[in-house]
Amino acid sequence: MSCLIFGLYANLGFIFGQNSKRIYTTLSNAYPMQEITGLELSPKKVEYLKFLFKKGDLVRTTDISSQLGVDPSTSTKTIGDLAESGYVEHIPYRGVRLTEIGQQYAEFMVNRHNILSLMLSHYGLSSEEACEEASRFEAFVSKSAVDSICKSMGHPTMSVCGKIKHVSCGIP
Amino acid sequence: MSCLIFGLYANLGFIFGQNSKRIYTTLSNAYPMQEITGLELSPKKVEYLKFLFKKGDLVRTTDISSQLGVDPSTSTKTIGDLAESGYVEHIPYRGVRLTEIGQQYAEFMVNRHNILSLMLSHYGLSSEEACEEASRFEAFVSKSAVDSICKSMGHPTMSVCGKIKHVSCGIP
DNA sequence: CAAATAGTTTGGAATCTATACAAACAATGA
DNA sequence: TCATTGTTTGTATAGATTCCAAACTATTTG
Repeated sequence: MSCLIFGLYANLGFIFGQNSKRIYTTLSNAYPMQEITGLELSPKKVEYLKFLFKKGDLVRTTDISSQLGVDPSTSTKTIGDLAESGYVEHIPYRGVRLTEIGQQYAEFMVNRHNILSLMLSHYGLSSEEACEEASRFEAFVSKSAVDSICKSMGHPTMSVCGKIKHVSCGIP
Repeated sequence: MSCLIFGLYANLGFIFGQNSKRIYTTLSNAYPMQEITGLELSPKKVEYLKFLFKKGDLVRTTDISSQLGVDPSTSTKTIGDLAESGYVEHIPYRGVRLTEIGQQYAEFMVNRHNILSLMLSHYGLSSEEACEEASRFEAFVSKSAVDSICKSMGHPTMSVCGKIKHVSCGIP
């Protein structure tokens, strides 16, 4: 049921600001993914996280800015926000990488995108349309809804725009 | 194909601001609904339009503010925006009503909501969950996607949160 | 009919998000 | 080491949404 990634979630109460209420003090306990609504980040920030996830390891702010079509100063600022929220670590003049939490969160972002795209493709949208459409609204679709959809589709492992992982289900 | 309401669309190029390119000069010609992307309004403004549509005729700004949980001054301001964009007519100290275009647009907003809710309910979400979820992201789902989904579902006339109309299909 | 009351709008201000430009700064390679 | 390239900081703008307090209008009541 609570299926997509996020087997563990920790130590980030303070990070999600107004969106979360509790503070967790350990990093290794398995918390139910209820702790994440999936609505913590703005569409733009979701884009950043998905890009970082796909790019992997240390990513230059300039790569981000050119990819997302914004000024380098803009990406630096936004990365600053994400760092403040604990999703990324920023080494000035060197690059950005996802924190452990950021990695998990980003994986959910990517899975959500893929699941929603796959869903839309079942309604006659082309892969490109489905992907584009999902990108527009995915930031506003809750984790719980995504879980329902995923389950209902039989936990697919492939979407029109990439693989889907089901970490806590044991399905790669 | 191009199915939900909006058999005609007119005279509002200037109104949709940066989102539309052309200006139409007649009000009674039938334009394909391509003219509307469905992405013209923010989620909040979509809420306003849906509420006005359901309430019908002249609605007091205070009704809106209490319904949407904002200060009366806020609803007055937002209604001002919608009036400027041509969706509503505001008679100060009296009330607000949808313009002809606003009426058509609002009907699309309601249909979109209902179609998306129905879709979600097919994935195991309860009526309430589906409705709530749809409300969160519907403003970012394009008319063309909604049309595909609607068609793919066989142009249903009933959703989990209300009737669905298919004006240009001749289905009530 | 005029005044009190209830309802509505305006003006001002704050916040949040996203953005770019220019200037300062850091890293790297010649 | 210094010039070039890449990155960050500081400043500023814009749009969306919000509320508060003050001004205003309409309606009810005496």
